Amino acid sequence: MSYTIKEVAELMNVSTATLRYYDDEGLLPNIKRVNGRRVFEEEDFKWLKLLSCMKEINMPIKKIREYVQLTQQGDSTLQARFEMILQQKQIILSQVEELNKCLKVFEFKEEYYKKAIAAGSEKAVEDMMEHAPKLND
Amino acid sequence: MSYTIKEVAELMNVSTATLRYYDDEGLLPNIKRVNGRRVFEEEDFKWLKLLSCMKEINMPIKKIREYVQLTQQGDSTLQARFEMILQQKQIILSQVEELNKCLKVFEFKEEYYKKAIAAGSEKAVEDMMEHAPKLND
DNA sequence: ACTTGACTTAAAGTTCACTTTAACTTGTAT
DNA sequence: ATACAAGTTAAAGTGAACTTTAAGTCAAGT
Repeated sequence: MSYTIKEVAELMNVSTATLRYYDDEGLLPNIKRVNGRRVFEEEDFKWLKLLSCMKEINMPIKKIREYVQLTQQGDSTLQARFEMILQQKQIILSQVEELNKCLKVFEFKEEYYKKAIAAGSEKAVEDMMEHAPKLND
Repeated sequence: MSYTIKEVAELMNVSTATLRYYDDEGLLPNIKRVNGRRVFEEEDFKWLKLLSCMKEINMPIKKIREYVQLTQQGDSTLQARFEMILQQKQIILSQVEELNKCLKVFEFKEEYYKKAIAAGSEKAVEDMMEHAPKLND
């Protein structure tokens, strides 16, 4: 099966302009053309899905392109790609850790506001703030 | 104890320009001034820490300012603030979920490259790709 | 033949979150 | 007294990641 840019845009929840932009930026290697129009195939979805995952973790376009270019250079870049993957894995792990810290802060605030709303005033629960989770550890 | 903008910048790992920018944008309510210079106190660190947490989860400045403004309007905005907190909590939870999906993808890639490097070629492990984690569920 | 809708490119525009610059003031040290 | 380090503002500049615009191509339907 093959897909138009519009179909891919709908499937991947991005605009057609964004897909062209990604292609122009070299994030989508070897997109087929028929009469100048892009034609996407199953193989391209593998890239699109990896791409959306890389975007999810805020990997900059420049770095994604680096990775894509390495894949285009064959087995000689296997080690370099492996190291990029390891590095990104560490980044994800520390992102999750940071998010969990923030989650605790928001959960604390949630409880704080529950009590303040029940009491009708913030003053009434201000002493609770002393037990706030530390943000700097 | 009170702190200069430079000291705060060092403690919070941001530039002094960024702190002034945050202040100008209304993200730091009621910063004291002495001879026109900003003077930070313990109370301000509470805001700075909440702010760095809000930045961590990519909360836009506009939304952070909304929250800060609500806090300045007293108890009548308790419910509104509570709802903002709940909403942000959900955003964090879905971010963690997305990150964990991405982590799986990168862990799969890690194994893939380990095998490819051991085999000396990608071709040798290409069939493994068939068992790649689905990105769209 | 002609309109329509989806595609194309190159280039300019937008938004966000800062960052830098320039001109100026102030407090401390020599 | 003077230099200098650190603060101030307003405004312009930056970089990333798109988005929009303008001008054009192309295949299908009436």
